[in-house]
Amino acid sequence: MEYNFREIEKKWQQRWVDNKTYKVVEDESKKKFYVLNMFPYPSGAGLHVGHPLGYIASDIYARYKRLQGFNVLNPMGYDAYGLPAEQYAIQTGQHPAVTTEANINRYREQLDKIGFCFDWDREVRTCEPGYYHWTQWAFQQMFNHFYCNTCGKAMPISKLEEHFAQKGTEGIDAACSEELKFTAEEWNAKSEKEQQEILMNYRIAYLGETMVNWCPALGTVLANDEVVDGVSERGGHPVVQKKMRQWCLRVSAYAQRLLDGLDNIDWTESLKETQKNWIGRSEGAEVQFKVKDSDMEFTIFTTRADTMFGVTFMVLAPESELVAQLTTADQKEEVEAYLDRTKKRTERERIADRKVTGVFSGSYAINPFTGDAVPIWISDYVLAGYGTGAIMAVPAHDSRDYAFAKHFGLPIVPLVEGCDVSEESFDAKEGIVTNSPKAGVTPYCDLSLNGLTIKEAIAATKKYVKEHNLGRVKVNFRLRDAIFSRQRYWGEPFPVYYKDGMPYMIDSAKLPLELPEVSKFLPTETGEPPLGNATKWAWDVQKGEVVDNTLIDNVNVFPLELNTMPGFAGSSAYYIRYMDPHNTEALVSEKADNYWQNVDLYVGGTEHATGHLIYSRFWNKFLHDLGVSVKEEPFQKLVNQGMIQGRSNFVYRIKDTNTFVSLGLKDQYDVTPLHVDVNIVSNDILDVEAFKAWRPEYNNAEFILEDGKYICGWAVEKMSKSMYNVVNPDMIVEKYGADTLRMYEMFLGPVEQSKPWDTNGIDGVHRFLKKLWALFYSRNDEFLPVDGEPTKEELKAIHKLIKKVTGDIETFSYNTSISAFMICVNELGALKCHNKEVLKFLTVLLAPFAPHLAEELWELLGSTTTVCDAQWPVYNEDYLKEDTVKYTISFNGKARFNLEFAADADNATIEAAVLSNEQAQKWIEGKTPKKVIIVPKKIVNVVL
RNA sequence: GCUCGAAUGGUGGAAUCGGUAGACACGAGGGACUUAAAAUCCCUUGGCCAUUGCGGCUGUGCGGGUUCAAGUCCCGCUUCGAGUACCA
Repeated sequence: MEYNFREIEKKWQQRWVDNKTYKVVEDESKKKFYVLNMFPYPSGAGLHVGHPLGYIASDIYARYKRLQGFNVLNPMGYDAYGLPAEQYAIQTGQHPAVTTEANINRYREQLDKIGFCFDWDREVRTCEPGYYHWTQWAFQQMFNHFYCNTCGKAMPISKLEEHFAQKGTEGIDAACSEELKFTAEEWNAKSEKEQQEILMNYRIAYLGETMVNWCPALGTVLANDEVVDGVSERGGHPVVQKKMRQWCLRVSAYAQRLLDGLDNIDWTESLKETQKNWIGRSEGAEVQFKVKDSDMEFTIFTTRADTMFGVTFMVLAPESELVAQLTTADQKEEVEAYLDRTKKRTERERIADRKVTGVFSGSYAINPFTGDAVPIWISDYVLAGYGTGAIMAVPAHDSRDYAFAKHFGLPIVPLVEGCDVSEESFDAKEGIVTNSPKAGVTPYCDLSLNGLTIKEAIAATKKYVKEHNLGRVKVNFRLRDAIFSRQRYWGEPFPVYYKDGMPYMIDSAKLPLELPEVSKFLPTETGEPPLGNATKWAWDVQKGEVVDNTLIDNVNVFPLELNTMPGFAGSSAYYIRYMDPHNTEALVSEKADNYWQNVDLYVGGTEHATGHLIYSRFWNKFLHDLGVSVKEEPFQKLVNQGMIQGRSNFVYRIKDTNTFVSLGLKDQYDVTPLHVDVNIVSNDILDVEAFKAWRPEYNNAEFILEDGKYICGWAVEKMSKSMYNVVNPDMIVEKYGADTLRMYEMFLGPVEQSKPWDTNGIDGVHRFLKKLWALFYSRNDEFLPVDGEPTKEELKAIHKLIKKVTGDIETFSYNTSISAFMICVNELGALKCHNKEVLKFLTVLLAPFAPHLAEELWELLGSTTTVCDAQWPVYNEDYLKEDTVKYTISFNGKARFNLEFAADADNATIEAAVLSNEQAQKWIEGKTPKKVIIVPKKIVNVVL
């Protein structure tokens, strides 16, 4: 009987659905294991072969864990909000919900064909009210909490209000946008609106006036990680900086915890490194500078406190509030012209031509260490959003300051012994400090750093700054707060209404606040976001429901927020929702959360390193502070599957003809390479007839062949329609079956590695499954498995496999597991092994990789249960023991010949045998060996 | 620029603690079966030399080093990939 994968796969997929084989419930008697894939955005293009790579890898692990007796949660869902559906809606008028639904159905159909063990009863979709209820809820909680640095966690905002009413800001150490100081009396005297504005400064979800990445083409703001090279990640549209009032999440409050948490999770070092860089902790000092002839002063941040004596000018960011205050009348015109110019430059232009630009403000600052007056400049190389938006420039030891100083002819004072700053700055933090004044020379400062190393000098200066009240030691983070508003339609609506210009949360009992219908998906004529087109989008506080806009009276009925939440809102806590997806009372029940805890294995791409994986960790930490999530870190182990790149094929057309020449001969002609659809190429050999049929203009194409074949060229490129290199998994499943697809994707190479897709080796994997099938059925339909005791060789072959596969799955080395399978099946074939006991072991081992075939074989072996509920075999070392061991005999490290010894032979016996060996004499040549090194079971090296 | 990672046959890739390369698969070549094809099976397959012997030399991007022994460790480069980009 032939291996009929079509029938087998259809049969078992149906049975799994009918029997709800993969449904999972909390079971205290079993240990849990939570496997998770990054849920997909269901795009219109459907799945290509790259998508399932990670799903297959995690599916294998999930099935393996289940066979080991774990209660495995392996859910799947859809990140359903997103720009493409909305842009499609703008173009066609088709409601995004409709396209999204259609795309989801297509995805599901494709996924079902591959045979995953997902518990579809737990499916979530971020765009469903039952789901975004809890996204909105979490947002409200963030609004109602502030981050208390003293207790190191989020606390209810009401605690802060109480504190303000009693003691003002005294004793408060909280994460905030701006440091405030007031007394209890001052607080109590403020109006409600004023108090609300102050509280906004502390809330974790807050409305803030910030510089944002505004993308005019998309009509919305974008988060930092959504901007790549100064253009939008989606669509590649230009992005400009703009100040806007936006919802923000105070992610920065969690910066230290986000950094510390990395030590306790099992992620790759490179991913941790990426997050560390993104969080960007830097230790330094804030130092106050007085302005000459003024009582103003301002603060700068520096990590190089040791360079205080090399400050020759100061620089402000163009957006800094200090610019207006410090610009003198004389310079006003010039400064304004400069500000105007920089404002017009997009992010992209700034990156493209990094020219040194700047303007003198007219003011001078007094160096608190020397009393010297140094000019204050304005330049866009200083960023408003980092530190204080102002720096002290030390051109000798900072390359950016150096470039600026050279360009504007400002002085450069070196401070490190022996450094040469005539051509470039000396940025290294190594060396001995010089050039600082001798103690007591200036009336300002009795600090001398001469002779100290830079590290010592930094410490000494910081100490001095602190003791003399010139500033303070400060830790800065690069991580910014996340901008949480989007001017889009297709996203979660904010559960927020506005009263007297201040936002208020709608009653949480009334959630979810459902996304309203709109007449069109574009911004309104007045430039409001698309929700401005909704006619029923007002909140009646009395009734607790959405009412018509016409009823707005700002007494009981108020306008609702017109922004929606960004893409990462819905994906930040979905892993928690899977634990208890149908709960209408809470995000997750305490019981479910306590049982499932957090994700044990998370599989997904690296592209989310600085987006989703930061936001999720932040979100989870916040929920942890609230007592909702028991674990501080959401994803214990993370595996990054590599990207599957496209492997494009080329044909070579001789210029100005319709003749195509094969790869090997193309150099003899003047040719143009053209992309050809990879689906009509097999092992780089072009299907000539299919090519002719592919395009009308090729109908009468002619070919110059080599060895009767047309060989195509190839290149690795991104998998995309325009390169004609998209391979659809359905086609592979149709031709070879899901089990072959699964095994082949894993056989291609390590899961973490990016690799081009090519089907060149798929026949080998398919052949393996056929050989395996041949252990069960002969060619003339005889059923081969027999009862009885396995032989020693059979046991050895299968136990070798058990050992190898068990070890490999744990380390995700699926490709070598599959090699081991091939070896084992070859061995069993050679042994003519049809022993049922051996075949049962083989079937269970196969179950994670090729579940359909394994089920079929399991049934053939007479089992009535599903193979999913079998037990993972344990290998027995006794069967693997060898009687004799082959040693490689080397002389001075060069391998010469092999000798066999009894497995338990001792070193002295081996040494004596080697030295008296006839062949060995030839290499020893009468010399006396200095020593003999014996590596157990491997090598004997004789050193002469 | 900085940070991290990688480089092994014609191809994808193996090689756990340093243990004497190239597992497994593809492709290629040869052969068996067959009227023929498909399917299946067997042999060869890093390079060079020798092949009626055994075999020898060389070989993991390049140049050094440590070691009895280096794809693996150390130093210095080259190339490619990923992340990040004026973060003071």
